[in-house]
Amino acid sequence: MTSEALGQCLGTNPVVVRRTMGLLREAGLVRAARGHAGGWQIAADLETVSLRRLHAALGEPAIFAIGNRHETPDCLVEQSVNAALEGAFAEAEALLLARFADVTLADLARDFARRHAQRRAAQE
Amino acid sequence: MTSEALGQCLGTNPVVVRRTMGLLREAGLVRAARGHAGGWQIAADLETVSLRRLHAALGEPAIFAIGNRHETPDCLVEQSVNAALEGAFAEAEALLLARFADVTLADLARDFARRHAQRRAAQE
DNA sequence: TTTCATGTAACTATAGATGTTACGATTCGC
DNA sequence: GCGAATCGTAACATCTATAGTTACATGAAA
Repeated sequence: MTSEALGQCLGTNPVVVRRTMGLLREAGLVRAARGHAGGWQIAADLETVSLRRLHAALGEPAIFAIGNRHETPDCLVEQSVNAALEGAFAEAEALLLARFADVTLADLARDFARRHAQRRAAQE
Repeated sequence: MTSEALGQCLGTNPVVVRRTMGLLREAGLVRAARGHAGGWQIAADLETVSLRRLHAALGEPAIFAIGNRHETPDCLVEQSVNAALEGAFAEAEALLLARFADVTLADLARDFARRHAQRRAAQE
């Protein structure tokens, strides 16, 4: 599939697609072929690639929208708040990443197939 | 304490302080006095006000930086991804909010007092 | 009545994400 | 080989949300 086609599916620009897919390529999850009839191909086993691995491949983007302003503030009040929250954030992050690790691309593919069949049936 | 003074502590503008403190005022957690010798006062029992309550008072700002792009997408792939992630996010959010509920302002005050005493001792 | 506060609307600035343009490098079909 | 198609990437532009600022009305106390 070309970046152009993916961009249309995602409602975005081919270059934006290449930027993100490039990270997946570096992680060995997809292959890109240049030139005529080129484009993107999955290069990994759907059963073994989890969402956790995708998150890692994409550079472990920040999970939380809220959090410490500074890691090691001088302000003692800020230190107390940080200390109180750090454990909670760490626990929640660990839980989320564990759930990500549970879901493989194959799981998504199966769920998609189910939905696809359902939609077809509903259209008849 | 005036918005001016709080702004200096927080490294920000008095108006920004008023904006946020205004939400806490609406929730009954602080009082504001206008005019000469006015400013902000805590209006709640430190032992019973939790970080969870603060989060609620501030309008339950989004916890996660990543998440669904659309709630109910037409795209079946997006639907599958959403379905796979929703549970995980819900669990992590519940855990985090539960931890928030465990921490009271009094807890923070005690931790602050401990740090304050320590710093004083270290300076002698 | 003057001074010092908050309350709030309107505007501006900033940073990060996203989108766009441009062009070089590569591959395939002819 | 030549030309069309495609990725790779740098540079630039645009958008958006947050934060910051200015301005002024309102209220309280000396």
